[in-house]
Formats: sequence, C-alpha cells, structure tokens
Amino acid sequence: MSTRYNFKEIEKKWRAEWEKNPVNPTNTDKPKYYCLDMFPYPSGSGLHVGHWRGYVLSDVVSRYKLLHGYEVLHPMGWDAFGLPAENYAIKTGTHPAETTKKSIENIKRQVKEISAIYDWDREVNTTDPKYYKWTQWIFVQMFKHGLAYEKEMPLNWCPSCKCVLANEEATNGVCDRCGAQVTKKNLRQWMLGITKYAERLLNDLKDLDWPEKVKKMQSDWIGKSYGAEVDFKIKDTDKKITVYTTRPDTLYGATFMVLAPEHAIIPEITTADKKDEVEKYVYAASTKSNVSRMTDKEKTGVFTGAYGINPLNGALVPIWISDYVLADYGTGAIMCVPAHDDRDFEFAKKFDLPIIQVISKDGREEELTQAYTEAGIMINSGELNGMNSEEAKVKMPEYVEEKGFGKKTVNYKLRDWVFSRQRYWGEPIPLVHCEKCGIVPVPEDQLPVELPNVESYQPTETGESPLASIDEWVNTTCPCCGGPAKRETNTMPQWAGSSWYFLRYCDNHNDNELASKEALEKWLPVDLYVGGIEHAVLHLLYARFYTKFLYDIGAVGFEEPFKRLFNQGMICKKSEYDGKLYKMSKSMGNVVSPDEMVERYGCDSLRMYELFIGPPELDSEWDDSGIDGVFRYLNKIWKFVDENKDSTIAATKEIEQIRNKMVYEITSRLEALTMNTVVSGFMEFSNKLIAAAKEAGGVDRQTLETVCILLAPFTPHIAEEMWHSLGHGDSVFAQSWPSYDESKMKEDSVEVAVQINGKVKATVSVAADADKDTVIAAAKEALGAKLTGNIVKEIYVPGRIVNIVAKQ
RNA sequence: GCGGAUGUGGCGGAAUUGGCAGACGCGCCGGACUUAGAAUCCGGUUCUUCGGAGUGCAGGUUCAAGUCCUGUCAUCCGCACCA
Repeated sequence: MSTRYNFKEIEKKWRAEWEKNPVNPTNTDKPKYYCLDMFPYPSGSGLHVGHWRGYVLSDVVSRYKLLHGYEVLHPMGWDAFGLPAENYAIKTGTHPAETTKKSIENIKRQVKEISAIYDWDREVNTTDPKYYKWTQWIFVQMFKHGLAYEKEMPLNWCPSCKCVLANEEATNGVCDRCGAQVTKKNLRQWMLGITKYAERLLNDLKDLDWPEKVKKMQSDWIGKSYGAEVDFKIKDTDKKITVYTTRPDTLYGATFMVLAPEHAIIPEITTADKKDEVEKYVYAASTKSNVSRMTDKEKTGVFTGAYGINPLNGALVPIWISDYVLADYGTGAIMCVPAHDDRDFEFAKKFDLPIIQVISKDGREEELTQAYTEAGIMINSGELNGMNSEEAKVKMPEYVEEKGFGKKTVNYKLRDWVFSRQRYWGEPIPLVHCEKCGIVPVPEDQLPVELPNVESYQPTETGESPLASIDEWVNTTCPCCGGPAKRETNTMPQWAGSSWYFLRYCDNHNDNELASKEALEKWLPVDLYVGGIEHAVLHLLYARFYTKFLYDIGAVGFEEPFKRLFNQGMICKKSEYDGKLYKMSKSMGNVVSPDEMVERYGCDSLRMYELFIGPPELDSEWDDSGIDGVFRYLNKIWKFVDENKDSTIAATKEIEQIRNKMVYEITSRLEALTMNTVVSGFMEFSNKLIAAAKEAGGVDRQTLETVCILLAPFTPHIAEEMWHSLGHGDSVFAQSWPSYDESKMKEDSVEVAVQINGKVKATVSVAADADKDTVIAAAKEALGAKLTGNIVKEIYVPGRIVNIVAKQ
C-alpha cells in the first residue's frame, strides 16, 4: 500500500467542483480586494515554471483575502498584439489572428493548471475589436485634448523590426525587442504628450507602496533637474544664445560655449573662414549613428569663429560645436565650466581652452588636474567670493532673473512618447486625413476601426505601414465633410492595449463605455499588482500616464492605478549550452515545463515549491530535486490528518501552543509576502505538531481544521480534500482565516543561553516570567567552576540570554 | 563613470531587526523495513589539530555584531556625455 496521497484524483475532483461552484462569490457587498497579475503575451512556446512564480504568489494572496471575507477580483487576460505572431505571418501567410487564437488556447490551458481563482468570465484580449475599440477611443480623447500630435523628427529606427521605437524601447541604443542596433531616421510620427504629465508622474510616486528600486528607476527616467536658463549675447550681433545649466553658481567660470550640431543658430553665427569646417562637422554628426554618438566618449568639436559674452563679467567666450551636447535636452546649448565639469574639462584640454577655477575646497586656487565637482568656497567670482557654492547655487537663478539675463527653470529628461508603429499587428490609429478638413478623428460611434486583411504583412524599408498598400481600406470618406479622405495607416505600439487593461477587467462586457463608473468605483485602484521588474519604466509609466489622463477627462476617479506593486524575481537555470545561469528561455535550452512537474508531483506541490525556492523578490535557481521536500511534506500532513480525522480528544496545552504560534507565524509571514519562510514555517510547525500528537496520543479537531485553512491558499486541492475528510460539507474557502491567542503562545519555561564575556558557556531552563535575579542565580549555578574572576556586569535579556562580564 | 542590490555549510536559504548563526528543505552518510530496489521511517551532517574558529576581506563601536559604522573586494542589475 502506498503512503503517497493521490494528488491526481484529488486535484481533478476539486478543479471540476470549483469550475461548477466557484469559491470566489461575485456581486457581494463584502469589501473588495483587487489582485492583479501582469497579463502575459500568449507566445506559442507556452509557460515554463518561471511564469508560475508570480501567478502563484498573487493567487495565494487572493485566496488569503478571500478567507478574510473580501470579495476578490483576480482576473487574467492576454496582451496579444505584437511581433511574434506578425513575423510568423510573414513567414507562413497565416493570419496573426489565427496564430494568436491558437496561442491563447494553449496558454490558457497551461494557466488553468495553476488552479488560480481567475474569473474567466472577465478575461480580456487586447486584439479583440470589442476591446481595442476602447484603446482607440482613448487615443481619440487624447487627440481631442491635444495630447496626441504629429511631428517630424529624427527617431529611433530599428532596422531589423523595420519600425520606429519609443525612447523607452531604445535604451543603450539597442532595440528593446530584438537587440538590433538602433539608427536614426527622420520620420513624421504620432506622439503622445507624456511630458505634460512629467511633474505629476514624478510627484505621485512618493505615495505609492512600490519597491524603492522601481520608483527610483521611474524618477531617474523622468529626470527632473533644477537650474537656470542664461542668455549669452553674441559679440558684434544682436543675437543671443540661451543655455541651460544646473550649476549657475559656476557662471563666472564659463570660458566657452558649446552648441549641439543641430542648433538652428549655427549658420547665422558661423564666421566666413570657419564655414566649411563647421558644415563638414555638422554633416558628419548628422550621419553618425545614435549608438556611436552615445558610446564614442572621445570629444570632437569645431569652433564657429563667433564669441558669446558672459553676462556676469562681460568676458568673451568662444562658441564651439560638439556632438556631446544633445539637441533635444535643455536648449541644445551649454555654457562650459571646465574647472568644474568633467566633460567640459576634457574638451578644454583637448582644444586648449582656458580653465578658470571658481570653487575651491579651502578658498585657495590650485592647479587642477581634473574637474573639481564637489561643493566648496567661491573664488574668482566677484560678489560671490567667499560664499559656499551650495548657497550660490540657490541664489544665482534668482539673481540672474533679477538682472534680466536669464531665469530659473526646471528640465526633464522624459521625452514625448513616439506612439505610431509601421507594422500590421496592432490597433489602427483611428484618424482620417482629409485634404479639406485636415486630420479628423474617426467618430466614436464608428469605432473600432478594424484591422483589414492584407496580402503581405512584410514591413517596408520606407517607414510605411503594410496597411498603406490596401487601397480599399485606406481610401475612405471624411467623417467631417464627406469628401474623399485617407486613413492613417500606422498602428499603435504594443503598450497601448496594456496601458489600461486593468480598468477593463472590472466591466469587460460593456459596449458603451470602457468600464462603468460603478464598476470602476467598486474595484479600482488595484490593491496589489504582481509582475516582473522588466516593466519598471515602460508599461508602469505608460499605465500611470493613461490613468492620469483618464482622470483628467473624468473617465476614472483616481490618479494612480496600482497602490502596491510587487516584483517577483526570475527563475533561472543553468544553460545546457554553456553551464551558466540564465533566466529560463527556450533559446538558452534551460526550460522546465510546469506540465511535467504537475504530472509528477501535482499542482499543489508545484505551487508550494515555487514559493519555497527562495525569497520571492530575488532571482532563484531552479532545482528539480527541491520539489521532493515539498511533496514529502504534503504526504506527511496528509497522513497526519488522515490518521486523526476521527479524533475526539481535546488539545493538550502543548498542542494548543503550537497551533496558536503556527497561526501567528504563518499569518505574519504571509502578510509580509515572505512566502519562502511561510513554507518553512508550515514544515517546522507541522513537525512539532506531529511529534506532540505522538506524545499526546492524538490531536484535537480544531488543530486539524486550522491546518487545513492555513494551507488552503497555498495548496488548495489537498486542503479542500482534508477539510472534507474531517466531515465538512462546505468548502474550506467558505471559512474564516483562523485567529491566534497570544496568551496561549507563551511557554511556561524558556531556555536561556548563558554567556561569559559574550561566549556561550551553558544553557539554563527557567520560568518564563522569572525575574533577573533568579535567572542570574540559576545561570551562575549552571556555570559552576567555569565562572572565574571579578564580575563587572550582569546582563539579562528576558527569555533569551544572560551575559556575565568578568575580568580575570 | 554614476546609482542600487547581493555576498552565510556541499547546495537553496533561515535568523523575532543588536541577543545561542546555520531554522526549514535538498543532497550526502549510517540504520530499520525489504529477496532486491522504489517508497517510507529513525539517527547524523559548518569546519576543527577538539583548545577553539566561523556569515566576501580589513578595521571600528558594543557586555554582545550576519545585523550598526568606516574602508575594501567580488558578482548582478539599472542609467549612461541630460550640462
């Protein structure tokens, strides 16, 4: 006879039962809890055990809240627009909708293996016209509010995806999706004015219960800086150049200026003798790739022949051009203080420009071998001399403003969002170009603008969408004047659908609004959002921006979508190619299939092991054999409940103590989301319980029931089965989370370690409430002859330790 | 270059936030059961020259340090000419 519990039968039985009678009742008047997973892209290759981690964690929290009497919204859906389905279409001619449908079917089957309490009636799919109707509707609102606009500018272009990229998708000059080096291409594109929200996106971060790391990444990306704009007149002309600086305190030390090669004033100020050289440099910079401009740190530059005038002291400063100055940040022009800026120092050394020190450590000038970038005492700075540079930094912007040659300003690194894509498998941008009326949004009652069928999905080299070749779709009538007009052929980026999907879940069948006011009011904002760190800037920033916009137009009643964020770590495994640790992926050959694990150990064991593997916020290495421990534990607890299910005896004091402590520990560890210690807690307390029961000749019912309920969020099937085996007819999830009685957790006697000079020499058992003198006396007795010398000090930490300090 | 995280047995990792380092589990060793294996159960498992030593390394504060401070090394992650 096998002692293994029959997980296959049990899990099948309860899954069928829960499908019929969901344990999470809807439309109640209970308090709400919205627990959200980042929805997956339904790729053809399906799930691996790494995907389970976040989904199990969020399901544990959801079920835990359920047992606390909440009505829980725990939905799942598919972020299904995107390149893999489209690339597959290019190769095979299969319509992406078909591929997507198949992928969703497959991944949904795998997701169901997790046995999470997802409400499948609320499933969303970003590629469903009923869904993207509202993605388009939001765009139309943005257009109407002047937030969506068209602009021609040099953009990140991925030569491999044949598509433009947003700044957020092209960090380090590399395509976020395919890894190809990004080039610049001058294109006319649709932009979203996210920079208008920069201040709010930054400010509202501070109230969010998010990992500090993510908040920092977002605030760095927004990149707010305080400084001043200062006007430099150009010698012998009536023109001026405005520079932006965060170091107005160093203005007296500005010895030259540098313009970005794209700066519009360059042709106007370049002197005749420098013209050729300047034009050559500007041309070279324009053809230099984005990547080399970022990575070639060697300074290059050219002198324009013109001079600016330092507004403070009238000094003449030569105006140079260099590609280390960015055209689209600040004013595209800088004043250079080589004494106090590394880059300016390097430039000055290379081109032999003067260096004037204006800040010094001790008020004395010194020979600088590198830029002095710390704070210090002002020197060579007229009226500022002797002042602390930090103070000067604060005072100067105001001073500059008073004198009328500049103003205090703020700058952001955040750029507007390049929103259009030249690909097929995305939401069509719902606009019409009319010769008479200009750009006209498609009327809301005509949404969605559905994706037409095309013959070739192939993207073009020219930056034109594959949709442009379908004349019967492109040619339309203007909704405004009824005349001939052409549709916008660009599509939206993948982020469009995911920027608001969390709103749709609460009312996903609504054809009249993106979600009803009542449903939004009831469910939003999200209480806990679980997902990977890779979306720290992209998705999470976009979703916050969308929410703020929708708040501004009155479509939602809150400004921040996600109150609490949890980033689970990745599951890694050694690659079979080079033996190094990598995040699980098909291409590294290190994928472990959850299907296989479920087959061998069951869903409950895999769920518990996913949590046991390590701290949930850190990356962990997958180890196949580790799951054995969890599986053995479940067998052990199964056997324990089975053997005692008909018990009628009362709890001993010890068992009562273990039960109360167990409830306390499991609860507080679960609240802190330290799930790995919850699992070890289960093992630890169960071991104690089994040992105590052996000694007592059995265990009481209440303790067995408590164990079932505690386990229910983690291993729902076995918990439900054991609950029923105790004679209950209702579900374990209809119960309340157990409470604990602190007074019953206390032990009568405690083991106290006895130290001499901080080294443990003995232990002694004393009454828990014994006073210091009693314990010290007992400790000395236990030490006996080991205690020598003069006692200097006696320390007692109640219930923990005695330390006797003795001098020899 | 700047910023952040991490560093504890053969392995994954605990440690009530300054109070007996190594919980819990994997693996391994020994034993029981078995014709045998699997499974299960019981015991052991940081190192040690048995004095002690020990949380990447070197200092410091303290009666007491994995935990606090200073310096340093390594690994990983984010940003990267943002003036």
